[in-house]
Amino acid sequence: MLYADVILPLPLQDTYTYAIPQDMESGICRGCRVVVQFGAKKVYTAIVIRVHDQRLNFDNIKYISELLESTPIVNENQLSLWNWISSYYMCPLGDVYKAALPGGLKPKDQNALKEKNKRRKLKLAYEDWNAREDEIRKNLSPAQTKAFNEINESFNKFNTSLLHGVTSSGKTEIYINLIKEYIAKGKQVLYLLPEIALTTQITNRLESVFGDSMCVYHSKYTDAQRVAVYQKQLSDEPFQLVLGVRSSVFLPFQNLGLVIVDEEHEQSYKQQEPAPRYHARSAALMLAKQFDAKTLLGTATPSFETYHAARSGRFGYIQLTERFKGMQLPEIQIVDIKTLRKQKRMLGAFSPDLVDEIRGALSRGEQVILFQNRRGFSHFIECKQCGWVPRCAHCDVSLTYHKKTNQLTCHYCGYTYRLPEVCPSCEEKNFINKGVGTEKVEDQIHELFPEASVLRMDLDTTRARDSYEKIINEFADHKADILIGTQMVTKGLDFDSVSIVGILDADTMLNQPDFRAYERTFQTLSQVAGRAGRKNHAGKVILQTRSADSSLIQQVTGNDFWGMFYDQMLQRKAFNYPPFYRLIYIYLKHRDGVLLDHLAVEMADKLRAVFGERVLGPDAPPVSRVQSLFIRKIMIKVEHSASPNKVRSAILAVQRQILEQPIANSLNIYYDVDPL
DNA sequence: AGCACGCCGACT
DNA sequence: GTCGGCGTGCTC
Repeated sequence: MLYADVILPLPLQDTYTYAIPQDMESGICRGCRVVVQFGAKKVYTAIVIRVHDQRLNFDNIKYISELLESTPIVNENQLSLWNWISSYYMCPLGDVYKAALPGGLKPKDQNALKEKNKRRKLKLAYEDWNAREDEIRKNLSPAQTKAFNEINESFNKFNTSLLHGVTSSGKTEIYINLIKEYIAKGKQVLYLLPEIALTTQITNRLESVFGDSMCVYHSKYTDAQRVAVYQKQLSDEPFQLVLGVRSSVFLPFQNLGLVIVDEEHEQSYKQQEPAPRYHARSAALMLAKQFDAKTLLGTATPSFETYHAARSGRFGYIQLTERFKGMQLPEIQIVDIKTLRKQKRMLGAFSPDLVDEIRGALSRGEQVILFQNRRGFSHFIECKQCGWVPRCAHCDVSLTYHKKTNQLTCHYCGYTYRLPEVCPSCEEKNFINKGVGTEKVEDQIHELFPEASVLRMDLDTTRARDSYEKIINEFADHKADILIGTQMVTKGLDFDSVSIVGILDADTMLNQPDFRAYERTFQTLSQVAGRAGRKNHAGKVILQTRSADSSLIQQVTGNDFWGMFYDQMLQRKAFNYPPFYRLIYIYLKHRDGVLLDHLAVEMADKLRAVFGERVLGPDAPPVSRVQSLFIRKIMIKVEHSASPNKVRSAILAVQRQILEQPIANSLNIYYDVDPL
């Protein structure tokens, strides 16, 4: 009798063993999918990871119900990446499986497979892109050509290189040339982009060059489309170029030669919720290593991890300081709103200078982008009488007021509440708005410039499927004069006639209680500023802040990445933060807050017995209760030199001691390794 | 993650 | 007396 150990798409620690019916024995193999019954009535598609003849000392072994294919759908490289993610990021293999396969391959529903050859319409054929080759090489500027050559040279010495190029330096053109080179060598290329930057702008550009030798892998695509891509990559003629988001590191590759991680500093490469909480940049490096492929990390504002690796000689480093085709870096004007507020010269969120610049741009028929890193109308409301602030009943967080719907929304769980008529605490009915959101900015713009047409882009206006693209296209076609938005407006978009960018309030970012606040603020401000400027015209950025004299604001103005990096690295070193130390967050959840406190303290104490002063906490995180579960967080800082395997098993040993106590039975423990 | 099993409150 | 709440433990 043969048995199969399988991974189920559930957060279970172990694999489960099923008996293989006689007629499946010849077809079954590691990496293939089977249908199994689990528990009384549940049926799942599972992945076989071992076939053997060792009977368990367990009576009720079930038979596999169905064999879905007899050649592996997950290859050895993929399985070893799954294992690496499961162990490095300390999460069950079942969670990795869930993230790795497109939905259509997970349920036992087989209809998805029938759609496998539904091909997307494609723009150009092979002949066309060959004809275009010369034209494209000609289009590289001397600076781009130099960078291109330096990348190739660096790959002789390094497996991974950083392309550090200012905004609008034309990194994409360099990537295109590099991709052509690898495809010509018969190698596959994976081009990763953060979710939000994967727009039709970039897709069309690449499709016009690579035609039907490329595909796009994106969460907005239907399951059937993603299954089709997955199947095609398994076939004899896979796509040579995959343009995709984070999860495309899980696709099957056959002869990967190059991985490009564009906008490598982007936070959205790290999956937050649910598990696996993996970083696609790290996963990409592991993937490349399996194929002996090269990785190029590209950005205008490198993450500290990457920049540190490049400077210390672990990664190659290529710099590109010239903007493309006569584009000049924008002039950044700092406006001190602290003084202006004292003098009562602010018009809502707008300084007189910003109002003047907007008026000027509008009169010249140019466009304006306004950046406010907070959505909704006001951050929170407060009772003027007693100071009562409405909070979410499920999550310990203040509610944001949305004017359009006249509702209070929890930005954590999405729960909405009606605005109370009177303050439940003192029965007054005088609420005041605190903090400015994009919605309020929009209101104020309508008052200041009633004739201007305005688009707003934030989580609230882009919830519908194609709304993000729609807003971008409308703005690109100059159907609106002003674009107001959060982070979203900063991501790799190029608009030709934007001459003014207004940053309404740099301080909220700067004052975030987070050791990465300065790094992030620099990144965001530089990226926003990079949206300003048109061909042959330098754009202008109005940066409103209350901390006009802070060193970071000066560094943003002077585009002084190195200065910012140096300052911050002193801090990071002094307080044992990344990139000098690795962070691991341990989260504990329980519905009983008192018991949770007790268990969290106990776990931290046991960890301290092993890791000493490297353990901090437990603390109640800023949002210490979500959906009626209390949360505690323990932080561990470990030296980079410490073996991740040893660290992990020491932590798991402590976890086992905690969980084997009967009182801890409904305690939930999970990890965030290398948190952002 | 489900789902069944099991032990305490307000209903016909 | 019973229906049903969700806390607890198990699934090869």
